[in-house]
Amino acid sequence: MEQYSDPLDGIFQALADPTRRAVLARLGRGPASISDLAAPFDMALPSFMKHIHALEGSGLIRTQKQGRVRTCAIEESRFAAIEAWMSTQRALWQGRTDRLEQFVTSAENKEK
Amino acid sequence: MEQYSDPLDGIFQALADPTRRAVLARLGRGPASISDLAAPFDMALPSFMKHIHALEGSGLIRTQKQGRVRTCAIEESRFAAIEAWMSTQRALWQGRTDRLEQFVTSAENKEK
DNA sequence: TGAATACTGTTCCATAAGGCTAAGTATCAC
DNA sequence: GTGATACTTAGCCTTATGGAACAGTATTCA
Repeated sequence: MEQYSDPLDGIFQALADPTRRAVLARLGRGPASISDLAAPFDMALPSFMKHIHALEGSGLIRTQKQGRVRTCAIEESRFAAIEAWMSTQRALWQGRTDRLEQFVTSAENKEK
Repeated sequence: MEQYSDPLDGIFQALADPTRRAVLARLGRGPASISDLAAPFDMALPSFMKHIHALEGSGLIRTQKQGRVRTCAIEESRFAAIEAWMSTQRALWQGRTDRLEQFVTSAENKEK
């Protein structure tokens, strides 16, 4: 269903919905079944399932069915992609600050 | 235009688009005008402006117009909201790991 | 076996997102 | 003051998203 050229598209898209972030928060405390996860939400099950699919499609959770129960668990490793993007971004600011600092420093040297 | 109950909705929504992430990467190296930012993209200006508005609406960038030129700059502080969410999420896993560890430890103690 | 449980599949609907073109406004350079 | 530049506004189109209802399948329990 989902087809993202960059995995980050799907990851951030999945995180953009409060229902899905709430599910992740719940799963952070340990695995749970679909029904358990759905219980707090005033939403029909098929609608809720779409959120589960969005989360699974982005790789933020993985699910597994045993009997009639599907159990969901968080995929912690997927969050590394977010961290990676964040540090790339920070590196840019940092590099910019460094260059600025370098400029200021070399300017000060010329002053002498 | 945007109306999100939780700021994270808008932030993650903004990050979910590759064009917008590219703009942020560009702005990480320093402020730029709309035209400069738009240049690399094969897209009509009004379309590109929507991305700028999405970024500004989420608070990830701020813009300012002088004369006929609007200059955009990254709002680094906004990224703290993402960091905060990430650490909350990590804290959940961590707490769970701790509890698990505690359980294992106390189980080992009973073994003795 | 029959009923209840736990999803799953399908279809529909309203709104939002992301693209376009065309026309408008405000500066700036001459 | 005229023309070019740099957005802006408005409206249109197509697809995606987030919700619903309803019917179906597969397990489990009694």
